[in-house]
Amino acid sequence: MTEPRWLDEHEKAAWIAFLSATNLVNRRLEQQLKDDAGLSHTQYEVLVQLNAADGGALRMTELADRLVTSKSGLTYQITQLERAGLVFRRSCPSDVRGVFAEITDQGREMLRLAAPGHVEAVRHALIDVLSPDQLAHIAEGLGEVARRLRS
Amino acid sequence: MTEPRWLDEHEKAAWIAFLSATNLVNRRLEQQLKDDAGLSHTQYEVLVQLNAADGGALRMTELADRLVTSKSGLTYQITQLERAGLVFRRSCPSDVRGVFAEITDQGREMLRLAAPGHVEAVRHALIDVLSPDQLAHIAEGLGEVARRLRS
DNA sequence: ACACCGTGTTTCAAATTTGAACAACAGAGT
DNA sequence: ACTCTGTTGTTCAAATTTGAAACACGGTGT
Repeated sequence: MTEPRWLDEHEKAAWIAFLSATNLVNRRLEQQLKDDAGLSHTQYEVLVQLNAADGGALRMTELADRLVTSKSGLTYQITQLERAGLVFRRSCPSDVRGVFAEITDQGREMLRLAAPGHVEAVRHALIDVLSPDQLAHIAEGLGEVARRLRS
Repeated sequence: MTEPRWLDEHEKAAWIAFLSATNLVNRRLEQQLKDDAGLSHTQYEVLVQLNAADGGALRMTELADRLVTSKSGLTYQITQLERAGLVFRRSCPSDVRGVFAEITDQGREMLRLAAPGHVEAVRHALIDVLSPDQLAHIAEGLGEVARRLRS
């Protein structure tokens, strides 16, 4: 068993910063959305994705992939959003197994109301903290990280 | 009500990369630790913190702050780790209310066994994907993000 | 000594998340 | 048509997470 390649000082600093920042940012945004709009971050992202999607609808699996969540977790959240009238299920014409989640007018309205506060929170927690240069580096680096992990 | 400062193209790209990468990395590491060591990421981080701490022990609140988790959540996880024999509780001499979580020899051994695979996974998911330059930018940027959110 | 406010931890119920098992179907190859 | 293999979405039980409330105590000011 060969000695593992431990993280050097710089790598460890980057890893700790990554861990802390991601946890703190997520926690902050979760709280902001819950307080201001009564939505979880996952639910908010569902609405964002559906709102931006063609026809305001996406297949369950496609949506789960985009949100990086489990399929069963999405089933639960869509049920919650359906109860709240922000989303509804519609079966897929071309595939009997398939289910579309589609955003309702009320869902779009909820997004309109929640978005400004959320964007402000994202700015305050992350975007406005970084210089344009730092932001570009992070976009490129983390973009590559995400790309590779989707294989 | 003034128009919110929406994210421009670059900012949005950075935000999406951040969201995707953090979710994917967390999910990957969670899975690796569970498969290889039977630990959740939170549990692993508890062991890391205690192992590095002076005397192998930390107060509950201090530990919760470092892990960026709720105090009740930590109570639960420490109980789990205690059952597994990796950690034990010890009351604080100077403050009757206080509780120390202390790592056991078995806990240190578990860490020794789990660390190599975990480091390898961290490298594969994040560190080795980035150039030293990108890593430095991310460490600095996200370090600042974390620092600000701890206030 | 005493009242008061703040801190440290746990308990509790409710919400969420997960993977495995399941049921129903699609699609390719024969 | 038919068998196989892989997908799709849901259900289920178990594990985890959360905030609010409860509890017990510390520390300060009077």
